[in-house]
Amino acid sequence: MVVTKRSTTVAEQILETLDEKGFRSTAPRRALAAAIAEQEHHFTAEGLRKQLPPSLGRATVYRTLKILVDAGVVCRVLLEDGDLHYQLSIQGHHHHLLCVHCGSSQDLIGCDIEEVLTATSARYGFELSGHWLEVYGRCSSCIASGFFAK
Amino acid sequence: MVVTKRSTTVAEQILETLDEKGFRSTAPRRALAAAIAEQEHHFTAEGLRKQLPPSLGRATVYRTLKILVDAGVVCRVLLEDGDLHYQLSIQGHHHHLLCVHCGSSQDLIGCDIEEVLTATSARYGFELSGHWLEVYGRCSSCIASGFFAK
DNA sequence: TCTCGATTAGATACAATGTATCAATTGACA
DNA sequence: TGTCAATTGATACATTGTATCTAATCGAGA
Repeated sequence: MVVTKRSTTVAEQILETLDEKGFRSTAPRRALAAAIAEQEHHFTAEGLRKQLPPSLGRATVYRTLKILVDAGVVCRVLLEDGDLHYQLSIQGHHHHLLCVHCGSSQDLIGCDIEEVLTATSARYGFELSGHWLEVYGRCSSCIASGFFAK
Repeated sequence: MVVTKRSTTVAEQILETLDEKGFRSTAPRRALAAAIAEQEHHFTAEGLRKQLPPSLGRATVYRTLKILVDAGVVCRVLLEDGDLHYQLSIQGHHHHLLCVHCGSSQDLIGCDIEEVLTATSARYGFELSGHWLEVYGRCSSCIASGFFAK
């Protein structure tokens, strides 16, 4: 195991990214960064807001989330029913393995569907520029604890 | 080319499916089925409504769309920006090739990503039960007409 | 084809999620 | 520490959808 010297917390990383993009570090943004860093699962704007002091305005939550999504710090997750939630996303392009039972989400890095898609798209005369993929199922913990889907 | 005897229109097929599911054939539903059959691209509930007489209530449009989605006649499409649109969907599970230029959508049938996903998920101890995939890019017509992305 | 009850429609209110506007405040740099 | 653009919170508004309720309508059977 490689021990890195970096001791920055996730919340600090979020603020650092904002700083790099030219956004100020403000009290509301620090509170939001800390709250987001604490989320275990994907979350909604309103859910996040409920975990923050009511003095933090609704618009600020939505505004900041938008900035964070644009900055790539947070990504959106599409739930099976079409609901869009948010989730911390330190890496770049990746997909999610969403557990339909416990709601947890694992990042699927190094997905090898890109080549398959490129080839398939080409058969349709289609030139691929991007894709959105969400995978639903049961995570290892839920399998272990004996939950069976449907 | 095989010439089938079936002369039912798409609109009739929609109504037939509704009938099979125990829903009545009513004037508003016939109007909606005809309108949906005419859509060239994916559409929104409000967009559809604008193409129908104003006497057809807003709630009816949303209610009927919901029924049609549940019945599998219409599916939802996730646009690259996170917007959810609707689209005619006669087949079962399939994906969409969405052209980011002209907005057209082709169905990707016989997608072979299922095995790749199953294998990849398994590496994470994850048991796959479903997935949602949208593919974005340029369709053949837009390539031919010389539009270059970004 | 008339009747009758369940289904459906339209109107309306409400809910959820997000954006626009604007005056007041705040942070970062000179 | 003062200045001023960036940011905030309040508020109104926009969009998309659902819930409720009464009136209209469908279609099965008399």
